[in-house]
Amino acid sequence: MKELINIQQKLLPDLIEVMRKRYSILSVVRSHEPIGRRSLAANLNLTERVLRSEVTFLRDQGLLHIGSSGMSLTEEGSSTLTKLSEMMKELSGLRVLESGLKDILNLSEVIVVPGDSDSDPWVKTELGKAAIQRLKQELKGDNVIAVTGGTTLAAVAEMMTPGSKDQELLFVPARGGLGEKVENQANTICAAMAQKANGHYRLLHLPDQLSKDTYLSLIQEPVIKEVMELLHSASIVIHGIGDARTMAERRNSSSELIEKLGQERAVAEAFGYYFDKQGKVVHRVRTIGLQLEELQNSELIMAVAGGSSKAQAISSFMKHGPKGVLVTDEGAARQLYDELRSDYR
Amino acid sequence: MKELINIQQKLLPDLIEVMRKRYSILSVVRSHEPIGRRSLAANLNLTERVLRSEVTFLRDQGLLHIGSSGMSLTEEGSSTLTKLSEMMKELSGLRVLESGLKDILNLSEVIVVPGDSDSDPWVKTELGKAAIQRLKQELKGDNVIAVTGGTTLAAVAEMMTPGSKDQELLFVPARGGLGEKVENQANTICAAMAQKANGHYRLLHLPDQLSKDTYLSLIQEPVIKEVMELLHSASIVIHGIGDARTMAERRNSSSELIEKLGQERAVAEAFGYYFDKQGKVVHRVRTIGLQLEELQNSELIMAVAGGSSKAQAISSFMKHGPKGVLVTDEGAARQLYDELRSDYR
DNA sequence: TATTCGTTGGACTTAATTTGTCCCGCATAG
DNA sequence: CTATGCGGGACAAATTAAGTCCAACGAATA
Repeated sequence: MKELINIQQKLLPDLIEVMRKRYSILSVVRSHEPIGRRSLAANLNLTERVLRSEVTFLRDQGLLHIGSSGMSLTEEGSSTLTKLSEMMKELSGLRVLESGLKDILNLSEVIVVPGDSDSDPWVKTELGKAAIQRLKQELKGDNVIAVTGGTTLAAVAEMMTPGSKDQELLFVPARGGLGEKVENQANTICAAMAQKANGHYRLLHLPDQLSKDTYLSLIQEPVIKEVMELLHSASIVIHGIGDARTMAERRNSSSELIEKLGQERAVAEAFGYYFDKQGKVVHRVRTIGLQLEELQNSELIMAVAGGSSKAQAISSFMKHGPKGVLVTDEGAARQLYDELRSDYR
Repeated sequence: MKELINIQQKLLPDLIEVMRKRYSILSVVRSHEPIGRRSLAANLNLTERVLRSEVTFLRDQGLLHIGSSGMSLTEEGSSTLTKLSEMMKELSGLRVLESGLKDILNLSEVIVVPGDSDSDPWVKTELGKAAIQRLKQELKGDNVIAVTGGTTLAAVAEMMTPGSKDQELLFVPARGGLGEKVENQANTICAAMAQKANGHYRLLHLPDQLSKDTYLSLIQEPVIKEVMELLHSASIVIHGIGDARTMAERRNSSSELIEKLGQERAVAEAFGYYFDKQGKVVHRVRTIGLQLEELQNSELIMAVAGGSSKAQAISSFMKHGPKGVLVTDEGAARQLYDELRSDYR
């Protein structure tokens, strides 16, 4: 099939381009329906007018329905999209990337979604969707799920959907306050995810910066203790991976810390830990919650991170990180693959 | 591969069209090389200018070489052509059928949808969709549309969608009661179609079997007369074509009639008329409405019928039927084509 | 119920692309 | 040699796509 497409591309060089565009429209519509023209256009980095033409076209093809409160996929559009997404995976070689990275990074599974969240913001929702989909495979009966913060995890929460009724989901923030903006805090995401999933949640209400003394007395508090115990019993952990500099800045870290991270050449961040290129921990934010070493107890550890700019961070974290599931996007995956393939061979 | 083609057809029919064009250019070049621009254009029914653009494109792609004595395929062009030919067969199979049948049956247009409604019932909805799509091309301003009954027409009605707001659609049943079940009656379908289209409709409420006297007095009735006038002003007629035996039975016809139809070797039915293999009318159900001869007044006469079992009926009706548009499916079309091709040559 | 918000779809302008037309110079065959 | 058919240049005309603005509509909300 790949060959067929290649040949087609000789006669129609922009075939894939157009296919991609229409694919992404359908796919964003699916995850946001009903959605209006303007927000859709913004989401896709298309001008409103060209989106409009495309949308009219797709409507004429009977793939999407366009009503007074926005657009949604038709039955046919939905099934087309499903088939198409497999095809896109196939023909952009994502399977190869997935299994290649799985071997190189020595993970139990790698999932790659098409696109690059750096250039196309909507890819993050795809990332979220894929993560949720994978997560749901794991859910059986009752589960405690630990989540971290970050914009990517926010996208994951966004895409969460209720599961079957006979399962109880309990969401817990993996670590206490790390200085993020409220919408990116583990607490917030935890609550959002629980709400979308029709599940329950516990929060860790903590001040951001702690002295050692308060820290020690705080972890004696029953409210905190209870959450900590839940946390240690979590069967599933979902976390993001950040770029060290970006994270430090986003958290309004002190200039000393930023300088320290620079000196130590920190490139990655996860769970409030900072890592250098070799995956060595160079700094840890002192806060309550799951510690890196405790991760191994979980049944499923899922890292979600995309965008080519995050390739290095992912690579760093995975050097010594837990051997779980990585959900990423094409942009990050290709970058990673290209960088690591040579070392690996 | 068929999958890929189907999806591409849905997602980018315009591009596929272009591909077909380029493919045909290459293939004509191959069989005539070296060939000049003008004769090539004539050969392909393209204007010289558009051919010229295409040719320049193909040269830039390195698929054909263009020398002072004409054009010829490059190595690559030749191999591309070969690889693509299989795909094209798949792709253009229906087009060949369409234009072939158009010529053989001497119609103004033939539309063939993939599948066979005999084996796959859902193909009927495709048939309906195609009919509607074609219909909409014709709609400009106000229209009176006459429709007949039958299961196929029911499927057409099912797929009807509202058009733009500034057009008024008025649906009228083409003929009075023919003895069908209510859901297949022209009246019902007419109303259903109008509803789905946000249009208006008039009905012909008539008893099924009429004596000549009541018939004559009925057509004097103002209510009836009004509808009849509308009917005669109808710019569009959409009708089905049935198998004679099936129709007769479905209408609970008297055993004498069934026997008569058998003796006369009736094979087709449309508008309440029965036709033999040569397309001669062998019986007409006496009821009010559009008569066969009056059809020619309409701007668009669209026959919708599919399923390989209907091939003979279609062929019969089209022998002397109006020269309009035929919407059918692959099953019926292939059957028809195979049967008629030999006679035609 | 009135109002606001976000939605589509129409209308118009402007830009870009495609197509039509004409013609020139060149190679080649007769 | 000339006549024919070739590609390609040039430019106007027509068509199509895109940018922009706004009216009408409907659903949610106060």
